[in-house]
Amino acid sequence: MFPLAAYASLKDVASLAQVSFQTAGKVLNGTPDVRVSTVTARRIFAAAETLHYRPNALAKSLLDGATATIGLLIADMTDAVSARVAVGVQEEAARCGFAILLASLPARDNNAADMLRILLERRVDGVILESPHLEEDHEFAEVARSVPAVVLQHVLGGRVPFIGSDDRQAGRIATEHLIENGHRLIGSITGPYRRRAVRSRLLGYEDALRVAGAVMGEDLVAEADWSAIGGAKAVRILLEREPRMTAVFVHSDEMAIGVLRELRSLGKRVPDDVAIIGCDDLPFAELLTPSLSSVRVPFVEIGRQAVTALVGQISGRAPDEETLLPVSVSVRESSTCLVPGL
Amino acid sequence: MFPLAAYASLKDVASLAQVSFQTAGKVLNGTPDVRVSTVTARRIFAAAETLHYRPNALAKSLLDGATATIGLLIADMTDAVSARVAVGVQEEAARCGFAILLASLPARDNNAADMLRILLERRVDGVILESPHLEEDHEFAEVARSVPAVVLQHVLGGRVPFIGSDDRQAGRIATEHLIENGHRLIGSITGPYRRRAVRSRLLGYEDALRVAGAVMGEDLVAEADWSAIGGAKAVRILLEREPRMTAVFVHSDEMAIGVLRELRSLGKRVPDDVAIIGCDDLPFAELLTPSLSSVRVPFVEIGRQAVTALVGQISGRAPDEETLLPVSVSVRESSTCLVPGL
DNA sequence: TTGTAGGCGTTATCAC
DNA sequence: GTGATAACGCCTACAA
Repeated sequence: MFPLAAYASLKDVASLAQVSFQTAGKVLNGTPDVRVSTVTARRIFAAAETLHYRPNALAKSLLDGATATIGLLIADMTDAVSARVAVGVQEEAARCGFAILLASLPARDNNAADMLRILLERRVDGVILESPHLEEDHEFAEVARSVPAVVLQHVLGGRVPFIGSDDRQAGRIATEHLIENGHRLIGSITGPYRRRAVRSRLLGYEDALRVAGAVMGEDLVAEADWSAIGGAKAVRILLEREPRMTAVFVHSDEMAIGVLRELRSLGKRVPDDVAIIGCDDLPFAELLTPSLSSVRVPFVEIGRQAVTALVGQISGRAPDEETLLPVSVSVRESSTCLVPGL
Repeated sequence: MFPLAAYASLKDVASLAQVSFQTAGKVLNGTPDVRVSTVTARRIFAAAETLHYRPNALAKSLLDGATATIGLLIADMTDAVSARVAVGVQEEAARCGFAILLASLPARDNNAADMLRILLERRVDGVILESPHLEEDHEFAEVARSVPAVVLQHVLGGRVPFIGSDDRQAGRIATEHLIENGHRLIGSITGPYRRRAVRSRLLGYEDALRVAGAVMGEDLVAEADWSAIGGAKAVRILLEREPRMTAVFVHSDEMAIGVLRELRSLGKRVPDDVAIIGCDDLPFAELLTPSLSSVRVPFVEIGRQAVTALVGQISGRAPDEETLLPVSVSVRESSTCLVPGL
C-alpha cells in the first residue's frame, strides 16, 4: 500500500548488502563473470529478498531502446469480436514475453490520435491496430507506417502488414452452403459498403451465385449498419422487393438477430420459409432459437498471428504484406430444413 | 516501419533546430519562463514536427517515479464478465489520463506471479486485480498489499480495497422476485461454495425465503461449476430431490443456459412449469428463448469505480475498505407466467 | 534569451 | 573479486 517511490532500487539492495550497486546488479542478473564470493552473493540475495527488489524495466528500456511491450489499439472492447482478438493477442504476447499496453477508442470521440500518443510516448516496440472506423483515416495510416505495426483492417495507402480473414471466401462458402440446400433466390444483408470487408464478402456472394447460375441482382442486396435493428429493417426491405426470396446471407451475427426477430414477427418460419446464415460465429449464435448457422471467423487466431507477425517485424524479419486466414461454415438450424429432401 | 531506435529524442530535435536540447525541451513543454525568441521557438517546433518527436515517457517516469499506468490483471478476457470490467477500467483510466498495462492469466498455468512481475517491473502506479481463482492464494494477497491495489474479489487476509456488487442483495432480490410471482418452493443452483460471492448470494436467497416464510432446505440447493453443463446436471438433481419445485435462482447466466436446455429436454415448460432467474444479466440473456430474467450486475461500473478508487489511492487518499454496488432485477420471460393471475 | 550541472535506475566496459 | 565511469532521455534548478 506504499507509493511507487517505495519500489526498492539496486542501490538500496547494495547498501543493505554492503556492496557497490554494480556488484549487486551483476549478482542478481547472474552475469557470466560473477566472480563474487558465495557469502557476498548470499548477502545480496537476502537483501533483495527483504526489500522485495524488482528490476526497473523502465531504466533497462531507456538503455537498450526496447520495452518488450506491444501497443494494442482496440475499437471497442465491449464488442465480442474485439474482445476475442484481444484474447489472442494477450495469449501470444505472454508466450513471447511481451506485455500489452491497451488503448481502446469508443467511437464517440475520435481520439485515435490521443490513444496512439499514449502508446507511442511509452515507447511500445510496435502496435496492433484494430479500428475499423479508421479504415479511411489518412493520419492514422501515416502513423501506422511510421512504427512497427500490424493492422487488422486495411488502411489507406496500404504498406502496413495486414492480418485478417478471407472475406471473399466467407461470402462464397456461406452462399454455396445455401445453394447446396436448394436455394436459388438468395439475398444478402451487408455491412456498410465503405468497409472493405463488406465489399469482399459481397464479391464472394456473387462468385457463388454466378458459378451456380443462380439469380443475381441489386434487389437482392441491402446495406445495413451492423446493428440488429438495421438487420431487421433490411430483411423487410428485401422481402418487399422480392417476396419469393428463400434465403439470406447476413454479414454479421448481430444483424442476424434482428433478421430472425423480424421474420418471426412477419410470420415467416426459419429455416422453412427463409433460411438464414450469419457471419462471425460468435458464441451466442448457437443459443438463438433457431440456432444460427454462421461463418466461423478465427478471431482469436487473428490476434495470435498479429503478435507473431509483429514480433517478427520488431526483430527485423520482413513481414508479409497480407495474411488471410481461412474461414468455415458452422451449420446449425437456421439454414437447414428440418425435413430433408424438401 | 523503422525500429524503436528511430524514435526521435530531444537531442535530435535540438540539433536540427540548432539549440541546446534543454532549450528545445523548455519550448516543447511550454515551460512558463520560456524567454525564447519566437523565431527560435518556431524552428524548434518545426524540427519536432519533421522528426515526429514524441516525449519519452520512460525517461520522464524514471525522474518522477510515476508512470501514469495502471496494471490490470484479468482472469480471462474471453469471459464476458471480465471483458465488461475491462471496458469500464479502460474508459475511466483514459478519462483520468492513465494507460492500461494488461495481463491476463488463463487458468491453466498458475502464472499469476509471472504476470504480476511483468506489471510491477514496468513500474505501474497501481494494480487492479480480477482473478477469482486466486481468492485463496496467500502470495497473491501479499503482493496486493505491497502495492497500491484494488481487488475485484475478496482476498485472503483482507486489507486491500475491494470493489464489487452486493451479492447478498442479488440473492435476495432474485428470490423475492420469484416469491412475488407466487412461488413457494424455490431452488438455487450455485457456483462453487468456496467462492465468497456464492456464499453471499446464498445468504440473500435464504434471507428472502425466511422473510416470506417459504420452504428452505439443503435439498433445494445444488452446487455447480459455473458451466452450462454443470447447470443442467444441477437442475436435474434438484428436480429428482424435489419434483414439486416451481422456480430456480441460478447463480450465473451461463449455467442458466444449461438449465433452460435441460428443462426443455425433460419436457418442462419455462416459465409455466418452472420459472428461472439467472445472475449477471449478460447481453445474451435477452436472446434466449424464453428470454432469461437475470440479476443485473454493473460490471462496467465496477471497472470504472475500481479506477477511481485506485487513482485516489495513488494520489494519497485513503480508500474505502469495501464498496458494494447495488444490483437490480431484469425481468424477462423466463420468470413471469405469460398468463398472469395464475 | 540560452546553456550547464546533476540525477532518476540500469547495464556495459574497463580498471584495480 | 570488486568498484568506478559513462550512457540512455528527460527535467529542475541555476548560471551566464
